[in-house]
Amino acid sequence: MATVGRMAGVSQVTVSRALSDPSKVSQETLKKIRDAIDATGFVPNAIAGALASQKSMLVSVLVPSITNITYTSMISPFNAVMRENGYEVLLSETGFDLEDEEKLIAAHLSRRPDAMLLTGIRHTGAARRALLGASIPIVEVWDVTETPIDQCVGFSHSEAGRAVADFVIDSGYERAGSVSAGDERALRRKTAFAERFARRSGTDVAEVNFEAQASLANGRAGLAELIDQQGFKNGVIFCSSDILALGIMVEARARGLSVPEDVAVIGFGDQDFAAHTDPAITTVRVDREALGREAAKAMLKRFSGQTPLQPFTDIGFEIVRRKSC
Amino acid sequence: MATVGRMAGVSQVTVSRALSDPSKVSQETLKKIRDAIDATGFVPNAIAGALASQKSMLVSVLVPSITNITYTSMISPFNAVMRENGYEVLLSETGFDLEDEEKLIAAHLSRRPDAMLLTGIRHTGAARRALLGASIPIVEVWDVTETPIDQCVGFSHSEAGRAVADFVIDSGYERAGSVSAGDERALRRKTAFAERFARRSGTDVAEVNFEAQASLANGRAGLAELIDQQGFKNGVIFCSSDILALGIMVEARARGLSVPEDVAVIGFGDQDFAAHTDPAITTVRVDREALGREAAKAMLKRFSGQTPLQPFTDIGFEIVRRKSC
DNA sequence: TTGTACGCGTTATCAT
DNA sequence: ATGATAACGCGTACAA
Repeated sequence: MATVGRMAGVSQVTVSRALSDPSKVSQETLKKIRDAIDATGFVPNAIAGALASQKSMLVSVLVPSITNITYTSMISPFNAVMRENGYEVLLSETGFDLEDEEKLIAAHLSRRPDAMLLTGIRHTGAARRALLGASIPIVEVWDVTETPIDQCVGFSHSEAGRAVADFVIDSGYERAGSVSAGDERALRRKTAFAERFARRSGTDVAEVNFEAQASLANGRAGLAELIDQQGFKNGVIFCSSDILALGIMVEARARGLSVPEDVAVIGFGDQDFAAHTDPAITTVRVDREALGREAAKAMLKRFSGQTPLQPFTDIGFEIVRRKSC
Repeated sequence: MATVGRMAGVSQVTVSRALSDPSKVSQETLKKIRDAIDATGFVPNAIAGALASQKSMLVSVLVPSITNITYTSMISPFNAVMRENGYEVLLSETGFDLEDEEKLIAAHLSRRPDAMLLTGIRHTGAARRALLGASIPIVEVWDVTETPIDQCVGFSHSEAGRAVADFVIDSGYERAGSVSAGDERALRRKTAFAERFARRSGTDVAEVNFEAQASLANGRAGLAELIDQQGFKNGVIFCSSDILALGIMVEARARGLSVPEDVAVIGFGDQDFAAHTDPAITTVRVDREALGREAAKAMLKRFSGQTPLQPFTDIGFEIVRRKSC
């Protein structure tokens, strides 16, 4: 800036002002400064700016996995809104591991983000303390609790599971199975589903759970295990993800079973293919884009000094009836 | 650090040393410092560190889309390798727009990343100049050229297209179509495929191109258009993505057509579902994880002062024959 | 509208 | 093994 200023015949501060608030600088000097910037190829140093202003204009985001559309489809609109407001996003993946999350939180906090977005409401004690100590806005997403660290926006996974149980029972199904994969939240949906279904129908739910992330292959393997090992038939299967549901449909067809007549399926997530498979997949829709935008809004409001009436935002979910169940 | 030092009875500098190179500090003072850090909850300020050392330990990554597995599956291992080496990743999406990429490059450069990863080899002139001016390692991925800005690691999309043409002709197909979606690279594959196929078979390739990103719905619509508008039948369809191929298989089945007998399909990407559909999808595999790791290695080598013999790394591709073609 | 002086929290250099 | 001091490049008073 000093160099640019020298070329333009002004001081360093004036250059700084020209960049941060052009209205505070006269038209002529502004032009001289712009010319000098073009001539030198000057690129402002945001690091120095952050150190001086104590604002990094950086928000950090931690998700379990960046290859999973469930999370990236929230993050993408979140990013967009934040960028419109001048913030950049530092994104890392925790790999579904709370200890790793703790380390990442420390690493991110070192960079003095102006706020932080976390996936889920479970964190280690040390992580929680570090977060509190940072005294910046924290938004936890993809789950809700009445006692977030700061704010949260998401939905109740248990309620979703119960709603699916009610839905399938009201649809007349008397037997049910479940195929789950991935994270702890999928398990919570499954557990709530199984409890409610068993209570209302008097029949236990046959379960298959995978540690690994959801995949079409896991869906196929899940149906195979349900049928071959657990003698499952003539019922509905609740999957923790649409891709598992698709896998079940593929496996069913390969076995000459028809969906939904022989095996009915209900997925989760309403991914973009769910409406276009044959039969189309009945599923639970969560508006992940809206969730990302809401999270960004919550953060921005905090930046402008506002405190929300409630510390949590429940964006809910919706069961979309299609043809697979 | 000054506060921590006071508690431990040493100066600020010693605290800095204890953190950056503990071997330069005696055992006793090290312990005192660590206790003081625990007591105060001190979190080092990486911004100040970056300003002083002129090293941000940050690398920036620009991809067209973070919701697209094609890119995230490269970025994930890239991240992992970089983090093991102490670097954090600043990730943004360009939305397939070169102008937006240019703006993002400027924004990222402001944060003084130690290196930058770009997707693709096409950039605006201004972007190219800014990149050169930053004089940091630049790695362009997902494509190859003999004249990268700095280094590149990827594969030739044209060659891939031609290889697919040769593959299907050698497999005996006499008619071909293509369904493409998404980015410019997909179009290059398609064009090379069509040229080679037409030249060897004497028959033109029926084409459907979507501006939007690949989806199952687009795959279905693509086959519908090929059949209904262009009278396509009894041939093979080259898709720019496995999800399009799956869409074509779904649409074919819905029309009572069997794959590969009535319509054969070859995808691209070898996504994890491709091997598990029924029939399994014949596709072009690119080792995206290896690509990400290679990109990280290339960057790290540059950090340690090494200059590669070649400015480009061609990681190639492989046609995986399964049942859909 | 513009400039001076100082501080942000580290690392690097040179002493001791 | 430890400390004093000077950058690093900007923003924020405050003054002119």
